[in-house]
Amino acid sequence: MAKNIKTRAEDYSQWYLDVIKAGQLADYSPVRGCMVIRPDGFAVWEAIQRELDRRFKETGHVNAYFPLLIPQSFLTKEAQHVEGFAMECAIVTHSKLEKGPDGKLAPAGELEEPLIIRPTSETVIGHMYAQWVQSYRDLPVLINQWCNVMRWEMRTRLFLRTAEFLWQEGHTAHETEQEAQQETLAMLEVYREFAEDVLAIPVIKGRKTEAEKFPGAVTTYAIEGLMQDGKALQCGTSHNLGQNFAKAFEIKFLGRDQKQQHAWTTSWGVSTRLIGALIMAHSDDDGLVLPPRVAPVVTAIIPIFKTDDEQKKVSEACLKLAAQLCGEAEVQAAQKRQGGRELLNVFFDKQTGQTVLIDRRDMRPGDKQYYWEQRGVPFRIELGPRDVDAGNFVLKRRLDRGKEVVQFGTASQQWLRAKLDETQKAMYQKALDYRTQNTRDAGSYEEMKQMLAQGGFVRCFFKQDKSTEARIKEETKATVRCIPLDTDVERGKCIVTGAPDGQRVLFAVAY
RNA sequence: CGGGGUGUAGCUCAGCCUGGUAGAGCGCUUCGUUCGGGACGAAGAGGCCGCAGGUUCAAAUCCUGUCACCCCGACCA
Repeated sequence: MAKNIKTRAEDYSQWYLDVIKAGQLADYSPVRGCMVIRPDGFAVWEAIQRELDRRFKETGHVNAYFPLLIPQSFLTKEAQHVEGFAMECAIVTHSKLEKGPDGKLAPAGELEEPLIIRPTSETVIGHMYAQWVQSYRDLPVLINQWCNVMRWEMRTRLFLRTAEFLWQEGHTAHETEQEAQQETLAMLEVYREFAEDVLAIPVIKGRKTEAEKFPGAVTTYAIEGLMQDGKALQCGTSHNLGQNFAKAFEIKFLGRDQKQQHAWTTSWGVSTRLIGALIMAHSDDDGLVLPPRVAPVVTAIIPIFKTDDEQKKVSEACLKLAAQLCGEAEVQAAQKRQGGRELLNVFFDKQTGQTVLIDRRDMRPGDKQYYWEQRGVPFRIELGPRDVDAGNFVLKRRLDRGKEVVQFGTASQQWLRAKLDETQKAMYQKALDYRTQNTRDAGSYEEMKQMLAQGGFVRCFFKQDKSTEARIKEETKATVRCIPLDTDVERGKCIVTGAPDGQRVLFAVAY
């Protein structure tokens, strides 16, 4: 057992922090609520960006960049929007520091209008779209941006909720309501497919209740995942903003009917919170477990030797193995690039930048095992003198901690790719099984309370109502996570109020 | 912003009650023995004891103020 990581059973939130620390994903910053994303954590974010960005482009979107600072007046233009974000805005009020009479630096040069550090960019983007859109011929506008945003949170947790976070926000404007609605659902589907295929996290697509929707949206959709402690986590959102922002920012165009009309807009986003989801969905008491598609290192090769002769023999075998997995040319390029460095990163996939790594550091093999295990590397290969003599190597799987002896000749790029795909599927299946086992149907409020205490999703009929939802949250800490899209038409008796037209919803305690 | 707590080495903490000028474990550096799942020995480096005042011959220790962080609540991707 890992000695630097608390077990999930002992203390789940400490486990989560320990996994992040052991995997060197992130660190606390000098500013409360902010975090430093370390190279190993950022590599995961880059994988997320890479996969999502490709999907955005494939669905016709382009990237752009809008500024960090937003005039305070913009925020107040959409009534719901201000109300939702006012409490967590960071505000820039001064433009410089000056030495005061006491010799200390103090803010000076007060701004005429305070600037808000973007908590999200609907307002600036709405302002710009108003200028860019004149005619139905200018629509649709399909723009995404990768950036940071700031929400001054009271309580923060690495990745899950930080004051500053990285995300992606797509903002589109359309000619018709139907088109905007289609876009909203299409992007939700992109998120679902991405979460399940790339992150191996099964998610439920659903609609948010009035109480839970985005400030300023007509309808908010989300994908909801279930974490290993039985709590739900919203993993991505897609909003149909109707004409709310178009009206607030005057996004108007001359339609095919020769009449001025307001555009229909959407916005959708996922954030670095996904890294938190990844950790809580898959990792175990030994540390991080990364799905192969986002693992920066797919396999770590650990040479084992005692004598100089053995080292020579084993080192050669390691290089040969790397060549079989990645190609001779890549091994040579890596050696040229990294020279005598102790960690030799050989590109396994140049498109994604994922590598096979030879760990030549002067450490005991056991230490190396733990090192790569805690970083979530899908496979480790042990290669020692006995293996070289026997013509094989030992493959260790991160997911189930199993190991197998593999004939040296078997190893190839296709072989490893197949192994990685197999792991990717197994991780998804494992998470799906967990969710299936932790999704229960409640026929009464009493039953729901008992089920919620066990964790997981509770499915039931519920008649939407803000005050009832607040009461349930008070009593059970749970909220309506979503109204799943695939059962959106079903109606039944509300298990709390008895109203006949309850919708089928999913309750859970959430992050 | 309300309730509770803590600030001493990179990390976890002891020392404070009963003032006498700094400790342990882990980590780090060097050397040697080790090396198929977290080794051992030896030698080292590292701290104006959160900050500012005060009491005192003398303050990590007592007093006052202040700042920061952590935990629990209301808000949230």
